[in-house]
Amino acid sequence: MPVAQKRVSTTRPTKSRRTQIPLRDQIRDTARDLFAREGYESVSMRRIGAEIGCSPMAIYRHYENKEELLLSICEETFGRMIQLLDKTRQTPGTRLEVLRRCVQTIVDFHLSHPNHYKVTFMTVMPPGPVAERKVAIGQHAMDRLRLGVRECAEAKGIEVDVEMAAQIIRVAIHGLASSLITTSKCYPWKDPQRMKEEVIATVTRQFE
Amino acid sequence: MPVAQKRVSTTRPTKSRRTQIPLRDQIRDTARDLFAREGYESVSMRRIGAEIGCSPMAIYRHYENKEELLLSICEETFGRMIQLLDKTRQTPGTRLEVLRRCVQTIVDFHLSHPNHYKVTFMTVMPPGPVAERKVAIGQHAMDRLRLGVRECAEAKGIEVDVEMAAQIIRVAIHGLASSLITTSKCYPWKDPQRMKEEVIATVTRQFE
DNA sequence: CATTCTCTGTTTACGGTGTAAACATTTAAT
DNA sequence: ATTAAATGTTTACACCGTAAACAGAGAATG
Repeated sequence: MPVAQKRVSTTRPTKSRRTQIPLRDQIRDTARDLFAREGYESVSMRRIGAEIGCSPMAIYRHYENKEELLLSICEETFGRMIQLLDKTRQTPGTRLEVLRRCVQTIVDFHLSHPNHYKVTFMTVMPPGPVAERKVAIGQHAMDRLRLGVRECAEAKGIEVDVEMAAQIIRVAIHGLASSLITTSKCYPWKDPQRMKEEVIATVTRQFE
Repeated sequence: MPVAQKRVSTTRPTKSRRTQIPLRDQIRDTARDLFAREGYESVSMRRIGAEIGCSPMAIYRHYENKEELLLSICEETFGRMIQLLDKTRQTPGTRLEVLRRCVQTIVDFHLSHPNHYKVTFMTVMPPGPVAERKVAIGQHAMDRLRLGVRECAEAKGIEVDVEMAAQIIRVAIHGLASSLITTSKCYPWKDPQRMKEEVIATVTRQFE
């Protein structure tokens, strides 16, 4: 991957691009919106280029190929999630309160960034090494969840299958997010906030 | 959709195709396996044709296009699920026992047909009318779940948000299935059977 | 200053894709 | 025997991801 991250030169931050934000970021943001709205495979590199106002091949100066562009979107999403988790884990309260707050934080992040969610978690990558790299990155977020679960179990002094409990929580988060995001337009949720609380309470009840 | 379901003629069941199963079914089965193994978008119509031993355009005599072929795979999966649900709902026992048995049945179906599951539930369709038709068909399966939930609530004489409870169960089923199917190769689940029971018990506990 | 080098963009070209259109053949109906 | 329908094939086209070659704009070096 010897490409695109050599911005170590001197002082030439902007140049006369149509905006001053770096083209690399503009590509990622535009691609995320298009992928979320029309689907990864339906969006061509030519279309992304046209949307931005550059030639299709310009994108390849910043991302090795279309799949790496998708991976980079996922990486950014996971990075933000991990950042939120690490911040939330430092808030005061019992271990159970913190764990629940973490879950709530992630669900809220997904709901307020549906495009990030759709592209990162509802787009299937073609099987291969790139898809495996995405899984590996996702494990870093799961590590935070496992840690929270382990702490809760220790605080209560009980033995639990940490991996299983963490998986159940992950599954609940995804179920909640995908349900609320994909059906928000066609099904009028009576009370999403209550549904959130209900699910979070359910999957963490064993630590009460 | 005026194509491919006019098999109302007289007695010509086989002809001299390489097998006697109808080409339409052979296409669907082959496509499902390829889609599951390599991803919907990565599999070309040419490849499906080559695998079967017919020309790519022969497929279009049975399915309007690639998307309709995918939809037909989903339809078959949903049809089987609904059939299983209707059969299970007629088994004896309390309403709660029956509901739990239904969930168990569906999870087991998914685990024993991972290719059906991957293609039907882990493949994102490009947004559009065909994708909406799939959602509509899925609702017929959800109807069975909603009915089971309503019966449990009535049997216990409590008020519940039927839609919410059904969604939670659906979400649990998908979380369970996708976790067990996608990680079955890289993560050695200590006890999938226990995890299943645990999750099913958790999401139906309110009806005890 | 001139020269060279590195970035970052463009244009062109190639093999693969979904599928419309036209044609061919095999089977059923008259 | 003749017609009509069903079911296949071949050809053709527009679009796709992207490799390769080229172009210019600063920065680095003399």
